[in-house]
Amino acid sequence: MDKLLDILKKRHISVTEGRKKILELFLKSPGALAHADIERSTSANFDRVTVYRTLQTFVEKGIIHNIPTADNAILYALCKDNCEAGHHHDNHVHFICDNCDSTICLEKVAVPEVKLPKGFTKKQTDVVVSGICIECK
Amino acid sequence: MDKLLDILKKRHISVTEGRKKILELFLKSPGALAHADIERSTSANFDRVTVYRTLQTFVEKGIIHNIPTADNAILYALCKDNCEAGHHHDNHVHFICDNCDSTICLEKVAVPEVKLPKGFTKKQTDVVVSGICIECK
DNA sequence: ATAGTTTTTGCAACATTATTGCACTTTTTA
DNA sequence: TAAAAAGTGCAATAATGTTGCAAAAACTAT
Repeated sequence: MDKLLDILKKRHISVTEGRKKILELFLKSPGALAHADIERSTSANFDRVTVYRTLQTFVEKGIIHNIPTADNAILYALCKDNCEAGHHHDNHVHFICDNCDSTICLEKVAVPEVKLPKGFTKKQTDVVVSGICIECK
Repeated sequence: MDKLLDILKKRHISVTEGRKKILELFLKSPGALAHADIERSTSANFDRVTVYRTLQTFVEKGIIHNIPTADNAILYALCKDNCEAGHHHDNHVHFICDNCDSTICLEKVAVPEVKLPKGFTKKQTDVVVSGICIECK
């Protein structure tokens, strides 16, 4: 029934007001969120520290993942179902719009296979494409 | 003759001690550098502000480019010859070692082609792979 | 080479962002 | 429902990034 509870309980973490509100923000948001976005949000006005710790917990538990950005803002986005605690399989390309600055998860665009030189072990591949998004087109 | 002077003069920016030292650091370093790396470096102990401004100038003039990373460190790496002011063509994959934290430009590994959905315009593609590097193997 | 102009640097102050310890509150467990 | 465990807010502190301005260095043209 309640998607929020479901997500939190599945990870065996306590269900609190803060976590529900922040998680709700992610569920409602079409793209990625920065720490600052969450802090500014009227519906979730907690202590800065709580926001930091909540985001950290969510990342650890595989609920959200952070996205590399060219301009170095810290962005978080919901993980899809195949993420587990401490082991993210975020398998799509991220897009950053040079115009509106929003970051978009291109769920349909798979991360291409990258062949590393001998001696390197691959654990995760992040692909960030920048340009003009469909909204700003 | 002097590679440092050459790089700076080509961009029509003043040749100063600070710029020479920082540029030298990049030339000597096998991978990418974080702001903190430069500040810590004994050979280049300038004011923090100078380091910030120098890096900013270098990026603007196409001498270095910054690398997006999932863990959100700000990394800079030398541009290859085909970069121009305000227009970077950095065409290789970057590797970050989870163990020693160093960033390596995999010059030999080309960035794969990414097909975007309709409506999106691509300008740049950044690929960052993390794992264990050849040194820590 | 040198005087004048332009650019860069360092300092100080300030703003933003992130981290830690501890007491208190809420949630979970049994 | 009480005890235990986990989470939260506050305060203090650290780390990181920015701005204005005066002094210093680099460039330009004689």
